[in-house]
Order: sequence, then structure tokens, then C-alpha cells
Amino acid sequence: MSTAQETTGGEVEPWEQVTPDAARRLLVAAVEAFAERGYHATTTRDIAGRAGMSPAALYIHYKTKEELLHRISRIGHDRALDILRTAARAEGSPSERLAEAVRSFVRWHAGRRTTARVVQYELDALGPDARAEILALRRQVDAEVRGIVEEGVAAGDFDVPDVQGSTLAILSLCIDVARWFNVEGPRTPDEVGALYADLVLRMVGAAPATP
Amino acid sequence: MSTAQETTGGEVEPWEQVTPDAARRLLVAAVEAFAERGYHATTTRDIAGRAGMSPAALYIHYKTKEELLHRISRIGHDRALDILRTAARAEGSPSERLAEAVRSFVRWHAGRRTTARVVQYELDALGPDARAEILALRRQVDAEVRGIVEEGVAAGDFDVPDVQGSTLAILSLCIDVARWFNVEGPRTPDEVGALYADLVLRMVGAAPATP
DNA sequence: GCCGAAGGTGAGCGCTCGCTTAGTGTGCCG
DNA sequence: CGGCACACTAAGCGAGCGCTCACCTTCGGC
Repeated sequence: MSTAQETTGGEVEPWEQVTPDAARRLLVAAVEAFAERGYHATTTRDIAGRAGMSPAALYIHYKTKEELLHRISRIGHDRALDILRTAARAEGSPSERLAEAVRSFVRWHAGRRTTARVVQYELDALGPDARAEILALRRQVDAEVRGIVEEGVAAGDFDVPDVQGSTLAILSLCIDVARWFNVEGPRTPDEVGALYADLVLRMVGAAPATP
Repeated sequence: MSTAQETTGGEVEPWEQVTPDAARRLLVAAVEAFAERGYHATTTRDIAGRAGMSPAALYIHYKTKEELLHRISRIGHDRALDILRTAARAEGSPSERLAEAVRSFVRWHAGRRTTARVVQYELDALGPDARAEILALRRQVDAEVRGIVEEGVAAGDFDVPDVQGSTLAILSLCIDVARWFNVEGPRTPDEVGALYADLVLRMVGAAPATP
């Protein structure tokens, strides 16, 4: 679905799909500013300044400040969904696919923390229409994870009394990484991903992956 | 430490300690407004209006809008720490104490969602000094949970390869409840608390509590 | 070499923000 | 009953906000 090409590690700067160049620079500047200070505390002058442009230039490429947030949120959710879909539809047992889903999802939230933070925590700043569009994507995100859990239960690999509750908890655990992860901290995104994959397998009552 | 009296259920409206009455009404109004729209999107006129007062009245009781957030954050963190301390220092095995800590901590984040949301997500809006004070409280929160986990490992009840990482994950899971919990949703705070206590015991490799 | 489109700027409009100030009503003390 | 401390309001200040507008460059096509 996404036209951005995958790299070997599965990590992409997804902003390449945004053209022209000036529009992309503004978008990246907005992601940084929103992640640092929050949407409402960020000024259009700050965004334009970070992109090396005058405040008025922003409005050549975007109708409003909210449209910037909408575009960021849309692209980010598309990417997050893409990551989960790739893991969910890979080959392997439900345990392996759930572990890989958590691993790559967490890696994205830690490694692309600024983007993830905006995507996950600034939803309320969107208007009703944009908000509804994003919420639909979130339901698809939920469905992907729930699908793996259900398959694991059906196969007898998982022991999960409350599938929807556990799915919610798994996603919640992964998403909150964007809140606390610190690039200067002791853990790399890969390490957090591995730790979390193990914890999630325990949560669903599967034997820890020992490949 | 806290002067607010406990009720039977352990749930307290902690604002009773705030006097005079007008100052408390303003504080409660600010909690609601900050939780709904976020700190930066909330105006002092909105807070005063919710409390049934003129905008100027706010400044009789609080020096700035930020002082309101500081007071809320302080009281909320005190309460959260109190909840965890009570559970950590109760009688019982590490499994029982960890389950009770998670149960009551989650119950607070769900049941007092508006307060918890402000407390957990608006930290960055505080100035450096207030921020440092709150971060010190958060380290104590972390230490309480880590203490229980360490005792469980020492007693051979838990199987935890990375104590600090698992502690972080447990707290992260609980805190994120404030983000997604919906009062109109299908689960009560008690139900989420019970579900999460079970999930956390699985995460630390303890047998599920079967009382 | 001229032209229009595309992409940019400097100045600034109208508005709302956090916060202040001068003045008002109320109740308690002597 | 006079006086005064206190809690509060009406009005508004200076600043900074999102956004607009008139104008300026640059550049490919004919």
C-alpha cells in the first residue's frame, strides 16, 4: 500500500513521499516541534523557522497548522499499520508472528520516537473529521494484533482469558514506549523490542521464544 | 504523610486538603479543563468560568496558570505514591503485593482518569524546578515497584531477567490506562485492575493468583 | 527576450492570550 | 456604627498568536 520503499531493516524515513521538497522540510520541522512542545504550544513561526523559511511560506503548502498535524498523523498511522500487517501476515507460528509484531512495533516507537509521540498523543488536537479518519486506522491496528492473538488461542498456543483486554494491553504497552523512551537512555530500540516481545509472550501464556 | 483520610475502598477525592473553598473549586475546574483539552489549549478564562468566577479571581489564589498545574501534579503524584507504598508495605507474598499494587494503581488511573491524565501527560508544561520536583517523586514510584519485583526474584517466586526493564514496563502499562480508559467503555476500573494484575504476574513469571 | 506560473517574503490584521489594576461588596472587630 | 481586611469583579494592557496580502524572484517555454 505504501509507496515508500523498504530498507533491509524495515525502518524507513517515510517523509520521502511528501513533495515538493519545501513541503517535506516543513513537515519534518513540524514533527520535531510538535514532539518537543506539543501541538498547541508550537507556533507556526517556530515551524517555519526550523525549516528555514518565513512564516507565510507555510501557508503555500498547507492550509492550516492543523492540516500539518493531520498529514503527520495519517502518514504515521499508515506506517504503524504497515509494520503490524507485515508481521501479522508473515510465515510462522502465532508466537513467532506476535513476537515479531511487538518487536518491530516497539522498535518504531522507540527509534522514531518524535514521530510516534506526535502520532499517538496529539490525536485530540485534530478536528472531528480528521480525528474520525485516524480512529478508523487505529481500529485496523487493533484488529491486526487481535487477529494474531485469536489465532494463537485457536491453535492452543496461547492461554488468554480476555482476548480483547489482552490485545488492548499489548498495544498500550507498545505505544507508551513513545512517552518514556529516551535516546540518551541505557537501552537501544532493538533491546526494548526484544524485552517487550518476551514480556508479551508471557502475557499471552506462550512459552518464551528460544530460536 | 498525606493528611487526606482514607475511605474504605482506598479511593479519595484528594482535593479536600486544598483550602479555601474557592481555591479548591478553581483547582478542580483546572483538572477537568487540562484533562479535556491539555494544558496549553486551556485558557485561564475557561478555568475561572468553570469555577463560576471571573478570570481575575484565579490570580487571588494562584500566582500563575502554571502554579495550578504544579499543585495538581504534586497532589496527584503524592496520591499515586501513597497507593503504591500502601500495597508494597502490606503483608503477604511478593506476588500478592505486586498484584495489589497493580490493581490499586490501575484502579486509580481508570477511576480518576481526568486527574491521572493531567498528572501523567502534562509534565513537560512545567518549568524546570517544578519538573525536577515531580521527577523525584516519579523515581520513588519506580523504586516502590522495583522493590517488590526484587523481593519476588530473591524469594524465587519471580522469573525476571531484567528487573529494571520489567519494572519500567509494568509502570508503563499501568500509566497508559489513563490515556485509553473510557468511562463509557465496557470495563469498570475494578475489572481493568484485575485483568492487569493477572497480566503483570504473568510478565514476572509468577503463577496466576488463584485465591 | 518576454511571460506566466510557482514559490517565496515583509509587513501587518484581527483576535485572544496570561495577567494587572482600580474599584466594589461584605462581614468582623472595636 | 465606623473602619478595614478580604474576596471578588469589570475593564483592559501588552504581547504573541494563526493567518493574509501585496509584492518580489526565479525559471522553463516560445
